Amino acid sequence: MQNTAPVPTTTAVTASKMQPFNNSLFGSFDDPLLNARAAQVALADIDVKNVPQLTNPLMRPHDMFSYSNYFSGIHDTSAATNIYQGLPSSSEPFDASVVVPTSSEDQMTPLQQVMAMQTYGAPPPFQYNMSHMTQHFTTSSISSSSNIARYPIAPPTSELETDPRQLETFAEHFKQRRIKLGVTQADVGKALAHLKMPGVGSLSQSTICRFESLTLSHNNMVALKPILHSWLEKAEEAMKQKDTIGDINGILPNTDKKRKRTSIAAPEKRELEQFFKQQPRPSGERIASIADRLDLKKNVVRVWFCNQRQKQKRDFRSQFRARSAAAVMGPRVLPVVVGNGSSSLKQEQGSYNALPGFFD
DNA sequence: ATGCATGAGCC
DNA sequence: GCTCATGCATA
Repeated sequence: MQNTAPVPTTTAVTASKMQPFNNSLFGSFDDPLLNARAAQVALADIDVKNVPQLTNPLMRPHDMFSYSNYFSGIHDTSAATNIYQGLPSSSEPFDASVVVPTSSEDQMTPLQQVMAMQTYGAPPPFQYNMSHMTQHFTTSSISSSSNIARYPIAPPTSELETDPRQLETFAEHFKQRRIKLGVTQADVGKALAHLKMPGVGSLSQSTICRFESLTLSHNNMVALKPILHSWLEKAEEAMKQKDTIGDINGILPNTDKKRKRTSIAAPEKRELEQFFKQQPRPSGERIASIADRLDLKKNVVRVWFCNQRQKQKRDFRSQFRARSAAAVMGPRVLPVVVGNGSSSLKQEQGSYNALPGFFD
């Protein structure tokens, strides 16, 4: 009943995901390296299963390998922090002169080029959604045995590149260096498109963040590592030049255009809570009147209600899980979700299914 | 940093 | 219906 039409907050998603993707990029990937990579990554998959400590009891061998789960149970610092062994030559030779798609690239220092990847407003010519690439890639070049080989790049040259510890070490190193370079996760994501590695487009801040925090699947880590490694090399090289030249004005990311964040004062918040009790899903008009009354922007009020509803759902779900955990053998009772039964219901189910074996 | 969503491919 | 990679929007 409460679950009526979900608030359409992400209308932009569709448009973005529908971006056509440049097929020509894949024209030349009939090369055996790709198949080699697929095979090798598949091996990595197997290796993962032999990893000694899968500490998360929810995880089954065939489940997605999670670095956070894996490493949370292993603190073999000697192995993990030891050395950041120069990454195998996984990154392709790269021509810095093509990094930036502008006519002025010739006059730019490498750092400028790298930073320009992030700051130039023009949308990168090869930016597209990776999932589109996935389809094309897996359905055309490589045996579609799995979702594995996502990127048409050189295969890992050794198991070093698929070793969880190596990947962890790289991720840590990557993050440290990125921060030293003064580049944000979002910047890196955008810059990737300008590397013009075949099949490599931009990535979101989320993905860079997840890479650094090891919250991607193993396969995803393996696939992304050489790409990020390649970017890092460029950036480091550029930074050296910068030190020599000493000209960083306007090159480093612009840090002074910060967006202001709304903060709702306590009295207004209290009123909002009251309104929420009365009607958790106020109409647009109602929101407008509340906004007017509290002297807040309508959108601010709308968002607050969205978050409040979300919060409630979260709380309920965690309680539900806790109860079920205490009665594992009991009958499995799913929460009854009444409403239009559309996306919100599907989402509920998906959430529970995301806990494999939890109720078994 | 993360909750929720999307969409293709797979079974 | 599920997995998986990924992104948006927000905390």
